[in-house]
Amino acid sequence: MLKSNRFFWKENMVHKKNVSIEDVAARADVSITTVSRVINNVPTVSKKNRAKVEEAIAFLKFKPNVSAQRLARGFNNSVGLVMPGYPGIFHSFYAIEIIRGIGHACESLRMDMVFHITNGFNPINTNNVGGVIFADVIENRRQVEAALAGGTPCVLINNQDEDLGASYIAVDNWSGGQTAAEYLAGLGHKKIATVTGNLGTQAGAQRFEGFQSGLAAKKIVLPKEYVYQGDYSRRCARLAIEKFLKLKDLPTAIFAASDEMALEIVAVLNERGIKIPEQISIIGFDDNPQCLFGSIALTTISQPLFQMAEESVRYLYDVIQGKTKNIKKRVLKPELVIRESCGAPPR
Amino acid sequence: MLKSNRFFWKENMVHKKNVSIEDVAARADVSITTVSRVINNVPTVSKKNRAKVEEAIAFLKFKPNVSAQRLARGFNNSVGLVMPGYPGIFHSFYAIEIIRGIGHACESLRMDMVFHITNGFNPINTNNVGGVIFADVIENRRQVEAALAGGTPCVLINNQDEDLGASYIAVDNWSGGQTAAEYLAGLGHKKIATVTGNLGTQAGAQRFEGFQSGLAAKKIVLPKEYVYQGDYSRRCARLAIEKFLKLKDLPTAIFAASDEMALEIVAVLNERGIKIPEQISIIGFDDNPQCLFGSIALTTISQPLFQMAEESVRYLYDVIQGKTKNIKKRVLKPELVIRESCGAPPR
DNA sequence: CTGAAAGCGCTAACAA
DNA sequence: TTGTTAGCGCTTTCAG
Repeated sequence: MLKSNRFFWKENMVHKKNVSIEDVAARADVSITTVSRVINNVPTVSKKNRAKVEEAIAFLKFKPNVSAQRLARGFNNSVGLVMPGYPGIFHSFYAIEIIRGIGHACESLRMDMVFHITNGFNPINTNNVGGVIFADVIENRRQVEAALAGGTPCVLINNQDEDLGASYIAVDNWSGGQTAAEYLAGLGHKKIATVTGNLGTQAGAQRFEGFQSGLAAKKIVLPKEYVYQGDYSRRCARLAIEKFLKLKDLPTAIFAASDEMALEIVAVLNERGIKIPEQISIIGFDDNPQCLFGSIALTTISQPLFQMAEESVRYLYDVIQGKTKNIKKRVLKPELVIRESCGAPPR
Repeated sequence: MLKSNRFFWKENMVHKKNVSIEDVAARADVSITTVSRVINNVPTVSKKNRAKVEEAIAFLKFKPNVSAQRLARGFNNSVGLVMPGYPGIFHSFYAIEIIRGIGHACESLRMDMVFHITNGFNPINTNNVGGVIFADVIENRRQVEAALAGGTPCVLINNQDEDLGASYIAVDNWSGGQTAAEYLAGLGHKKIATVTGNLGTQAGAQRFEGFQSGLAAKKIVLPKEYVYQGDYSRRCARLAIEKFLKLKDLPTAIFAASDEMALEIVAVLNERGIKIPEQISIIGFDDNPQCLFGSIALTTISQPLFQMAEESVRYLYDVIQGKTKNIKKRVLKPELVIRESCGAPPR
């Protein structure tokens, strides 16, 4: 598309005829320093001058040039969010909650969020942000390394990576999977199937491992045909349940690694007239609000994505301010949310 | 949260010890101008010097300071995306496709996307972007006015506003609603119900109006109880269909103003064992890929959200470059996509 | 409490 | 083909 990175357009370039701090100073009849002071809420400005400046700002509709501020200040109060760009990611509760959480935190901290959708190959320019948040690290470790090498603080969400030297905020996915298994086992189930998340993601793999471990602890075997390797999509969930339903020995409970998949399974079961939880119990993962509004309220494992995202921003804010230099490693516990979709096994 | 806008942190501030263009120049033993030239792909640099500079850049892991570039260039090659922040918006196909489209275009044009989630009240600083895209304008006309007043080009998606003086790229929602009505009528339906989108959005209102008009043209009456005022959410759709199902005179077809709502209706009908399209026909709006993977492939009205978003970015790119000063007004036609969920009415 | 002046890192005349 | 130099708009010493 783009032949070259060069900007040729000089001649007819549109310089926004922005009013500058100088215009404000002129109108208020003070120095630009004073204007700068009121912009930045420095207390040592006389009431009178402050009023004059404020009038001028309002009159001229002056807005400070952010690039100039960043250059002069020597730091950049914006955070980058990099999201893997594979199909479907944005239709996941995961991605959305992270976007929302970051957006919310940025708004309250007056930071900007610059949003990168990445295929993992193109290097991203981290020199226009004060820090970057990786929604997940899949095929893009190099991007993290590059950012870190450039001195840009990074936080990884839901990826406890000890090698990169980046901060992370994760949920204990392993424990979540284990909890699901133990809950189902505690209800009396012996025949428990699972549709996993994308096992290429750390979260997906850990949920599955925790689940296996939970079953093992209860001496429950997990036959191969009870495992469907999914990718968090509704489509996979449909294929999975269709496969399970063809088995001679039907599972009595299913653990889906995301609520969206669980919801799709519920839908298929509804279509077939199979009763939940009387005939089959379902447990999901995420605590997607959608769980509450379907034909049955879904039992699930709650993970505080929104808060994780917010916390990432706050951490970066502190680092950018120099309030901390620590690398943050935080692992939150997921919680079992019991609703209506699980019960004792039939008979 | 934040007591003041002032940055106090000077003492312990973290200046990224970024290597600058000067360091590169020193190592390559050329002037900073030459370095700037290779950064910007200016052809007039000798092979030899170019190589030296490239080596230095690689060695020092130099990345240009974007704020400095923007300040010096006098323009800012980034676009703002402002999204209404009401609950649920991000779980809509609409929002997601727009985000994806803008992200995609930004990547190929090497622009940044700065993402604003807005409640409509806080003014947004448009002085750190070259242009801004409003995903929709609901309660935030003032933000558009402010941006425009500051000389920032704006494009509104799916909101044909002639007063603001902003550019827009919209789909002809009216015609989409009309098409749905005519298609259903053409199939022989006389009892057609609808669950509308949020009528506070222009798109929602226009779809509904077009739908009414389409019915009227076919001399079909639309009784009040056949209209459920929704908001694009699955939840509303469920309430709507439950209400319709209680009517003594059941509709034989339903137009849902979004596929997500249509899909939820399908789910409820499945739960109740009602056959689609034999007993009830359903048509949606959006052409959400999810339409293809449910229990039945959904007939729908396709709107090219992704392309609209991309085109918005390209337009802004041209404006920022000074290639155009025109205000762009583009209205695209939606398309009927016939799949399996509509048929002739029973009997 | 105020202002003059020195940059921040880069681009782009203009000269050479 | 190259380098010198003057800004871009703002923040922040440092003197008053």
